Amino acid sequence: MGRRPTIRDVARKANVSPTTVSRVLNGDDAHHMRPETKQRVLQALKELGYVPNKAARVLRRRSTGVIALLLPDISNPFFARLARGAAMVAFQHNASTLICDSEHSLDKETRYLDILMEESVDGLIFIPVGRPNEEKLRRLCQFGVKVVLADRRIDGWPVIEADNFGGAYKLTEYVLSLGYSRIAYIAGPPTVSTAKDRLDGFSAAMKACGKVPVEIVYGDFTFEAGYNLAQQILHVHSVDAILCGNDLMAIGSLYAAKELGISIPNDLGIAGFDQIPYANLVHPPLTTARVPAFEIGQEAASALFTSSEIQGKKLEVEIILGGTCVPRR
Amino acid sequence: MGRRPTIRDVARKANVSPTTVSRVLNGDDAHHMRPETKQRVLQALKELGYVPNKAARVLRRRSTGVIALLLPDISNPFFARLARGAAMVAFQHNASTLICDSEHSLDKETRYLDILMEESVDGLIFIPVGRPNEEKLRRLCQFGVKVVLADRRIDGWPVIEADNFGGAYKLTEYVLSLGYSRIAYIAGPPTVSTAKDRLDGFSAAMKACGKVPVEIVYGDFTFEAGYNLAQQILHVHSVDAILCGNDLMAIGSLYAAKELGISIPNDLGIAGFDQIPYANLVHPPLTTARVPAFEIGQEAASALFTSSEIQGKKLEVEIILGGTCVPRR
DNA sequence: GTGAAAGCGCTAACAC
DNA sequence: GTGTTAGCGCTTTCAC
Repeated sequence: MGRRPTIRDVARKANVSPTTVSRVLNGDDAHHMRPETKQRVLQALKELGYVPNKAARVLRRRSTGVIALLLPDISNPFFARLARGAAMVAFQHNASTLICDSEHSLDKETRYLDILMEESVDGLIFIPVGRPNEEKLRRLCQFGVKVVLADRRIDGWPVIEADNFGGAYKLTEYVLSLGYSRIAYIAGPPTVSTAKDRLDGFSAAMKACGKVPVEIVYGDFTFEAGYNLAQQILHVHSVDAILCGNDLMAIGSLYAAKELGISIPNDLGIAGFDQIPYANLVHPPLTTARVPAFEIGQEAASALFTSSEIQGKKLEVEIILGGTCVPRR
Repeated sequence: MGRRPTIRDVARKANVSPTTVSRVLNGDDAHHMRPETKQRVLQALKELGYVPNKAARVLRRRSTGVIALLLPDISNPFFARLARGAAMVAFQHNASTLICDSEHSLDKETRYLDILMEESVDGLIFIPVGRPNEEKLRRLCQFGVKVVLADRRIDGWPVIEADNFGGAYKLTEYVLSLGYSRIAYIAGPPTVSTAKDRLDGFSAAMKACGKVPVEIVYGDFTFEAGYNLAQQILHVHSVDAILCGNDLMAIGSLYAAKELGISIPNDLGIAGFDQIPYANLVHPPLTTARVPAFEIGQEAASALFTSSEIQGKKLEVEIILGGTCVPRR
């Protein structure tokens, strides 16, 4: 079992100093060196089958060329799209993307923050599960890891997010303009900024039209929550529309309504939020709002690679006119 | 932006030497040190919020605690199960598993071999796409990376695989025992040992019974290949059974036969290989052979963590009696 | 029981 | 244009 050739072995073979080899390796053209020297080095490199040692390089350079993306669930298509946007931009900057799936667990998330510190990642795009361990996050920052939140806001941290308030406001206005008026809202978890902003946008639009919601309930963004909560609402109240904090809950509501023999969109309007791929596979296609996941990922990664202070950003949300809300009568 | 605390900072704070801190960090109990000293170090560690620097540690220890699994397609459930088996064993040995997806591309595979060299992984479980770059593989070995192949054999390398020959032999025997006799075989790519072994097992069993295959054709392990090749066979020959190199092609054959109005299993017997999850969702459930993917992954990883020379292994294949082959008349 | 010192392989400041 | 030197943060002899 041989020893792996180092930069010094190459240097010896090519009759140059390790520095020169390093310069060839890194395309350090500032010192334009004699072409012949370069040739000798390249030759030695090839003959020895030299491969750089990452650990040594990282230790010395104090930069890994790796950014991390810490998120709650990579199997969620929304986060997966966000990840692809981030990875694309990272790649353009010759960086790798390390995807860490906290699996909706605050505990795993916190452990990952430590691991990322050990790994000395250069930057972090963070989609927190709930209220994160801000101390660890602050330490990361303090030691030179650039941090930007994505999709979900935490006070005091820069975030790239969608304009959830504005989107929900517009969507609510649209639904009201169709003639629906006795409206219930199924919101997401109040601890998640995304859910809160959408609810606030809804409430503001209702108020602006002089309407009062029939009821506001809270679910956990799952299909089941939407299904159960819609059932309850439909049993107790007489509503003509249910707006939901996301598509999964909207689809749950759709199924609940259908089971009760309620005709969509004539007897009941339904709207979601997110435009997940499944949204236009249900019947009728869901009225919803497109949240630009890919673009959020891109913007977040770009932020990590700018030298200036990171500042947050709100990306526009586009209303998608589906079939679950139509002009009344 | 502060400097990240090092082991020396901790040492200073605790009034000990870096060595002592390192010993605490690594639970180096051989030097049973004064409990009070240990306490002081632990205290300093906590107060400074020390986190070890991976790059420095790796450089010094010359071991990363990472094993790689280089495979053609992680979205293939067979490889995914194999990966979980490998990761489980790695975890038990305090190692991480780096999954590299060559996406059936020899080029990507070769580039990964370089990357794994740079990363200085401790071991490699390798499922080659076709005929791999053996030179790079040999270099990896030469520089201390343990290498074991899994599922697919390459001459001269240790491999953990299923007994594909034996499995195919038994399966063929079984089909013959049911009374089928005019049999065609749709084999996998001849370059892949798995496909070759299954074909050889089939041929040997046929010969032992004094039968000659009606036809042998080659596909690429996809549903479409099975579908198209079965169509051709059924148009040209009068066969009473089609055996396939894997389940996907068997399911393709099943669809082709159904389309031609052929009744399965009465007019035509069909058998696959692999027992993919989909195999008993088709109707009738597929007669096939279970290949122990998870166990292959476990065995391969275990091999990397034994100090002795790695030796190959053949794991038994179990015949699954489905409904696509039944006793004739 | 604890510490001093060397060195893993690389790059960057500086010298010539 | 090229080389010398120092040092990144850690572990591991070896000495006491």
